[in-house]
Amino acid sequence: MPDPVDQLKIVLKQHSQSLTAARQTVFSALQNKEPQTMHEVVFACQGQVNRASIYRVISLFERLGIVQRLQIGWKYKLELSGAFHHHHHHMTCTQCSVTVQIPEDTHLEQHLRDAAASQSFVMQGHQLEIQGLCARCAAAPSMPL
Amino acid sequence: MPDPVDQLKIVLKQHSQSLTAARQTVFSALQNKEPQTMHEVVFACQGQVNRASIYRVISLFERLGIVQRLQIGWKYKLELSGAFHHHHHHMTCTQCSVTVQIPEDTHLEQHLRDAAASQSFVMQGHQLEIQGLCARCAAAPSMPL
DNA sequence: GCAAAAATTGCGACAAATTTGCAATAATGT
DNA sequence: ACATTATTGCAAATTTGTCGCAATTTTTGC
Repeated sequence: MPDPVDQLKIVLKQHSQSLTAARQTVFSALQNKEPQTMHEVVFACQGQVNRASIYRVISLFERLGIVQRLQIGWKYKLELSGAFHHHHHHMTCTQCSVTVQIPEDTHLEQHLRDAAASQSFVMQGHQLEIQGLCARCAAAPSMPL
Repeated sequence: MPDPVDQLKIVLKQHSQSLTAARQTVFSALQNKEPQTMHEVVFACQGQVNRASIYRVISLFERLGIVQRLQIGWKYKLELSGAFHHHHHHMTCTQCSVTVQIPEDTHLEQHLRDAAASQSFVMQGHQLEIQGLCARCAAAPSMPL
């Protein structure tokens, strides 16, 4: 059972990048958590990593496929990508912003991979969000705001 | 053949909202166009609607399911959602950022609607982005950064 | 190990994007 | 048309994201 930090180190090494303290801190902040806003990540790294550096680290991680940026509701959020964290899809209520996970679906995955291949793309990852109304809001008579 | 603006009016009325000049202008700016950045929408409404109001209108439209926010590559873009504009999905190359459309797929649509229903959600829209490598970049020897 | 070279980080200043308070306008119901 | 309520414009405040550069840390070649 591989230590995630070792995995991170390997991926970085593959791209001639080193595992620095800042990178490890940001990585830890993202580990085993629900997707977080940039603000939350900054907060989690408070006092340990400077804001500008966090942006730089996240940007690097994105280019290396270590983190993914997800549009969830109104703001984007960040999460570790497939190799580090089993990612799932989300459904967001357009009214109250409540978010639930969509059950995993291997058919869908294969389906998307085929669609990508039909355009000569090699799929690395994907992002799916369903927008709609949760049961509560669908039942509510009108819109409060 | 319904006038899209009439449709807009109906949706607004359903939520006890009125069709104001600002809302119609923003709606028109989004009609029959590729997804646009907020900046592009602001530009299109220049002199007609104040920037702060555009944000407020877009926010309302999102809550009403009239527009959707799409993450395309690094930035988000806005487009009218399903009822107003037949939307398609995108695939973005993580290396060179080239974007292509994914062929429409009715199966997928129904599939997602079912998934939403399984969590007692009423689907209003969805967003799918596939990240990967285009043929050109997949063939390229290494990553510059 | 150690010193030089290269890459990364912190910091403060910027620039861009988004939100908010409030007075002025426009829309709605009677 | 009038009073009431919602929407808009404007300017200021906040929040987000970037940049240049000096200080540190990491890597490389002895």
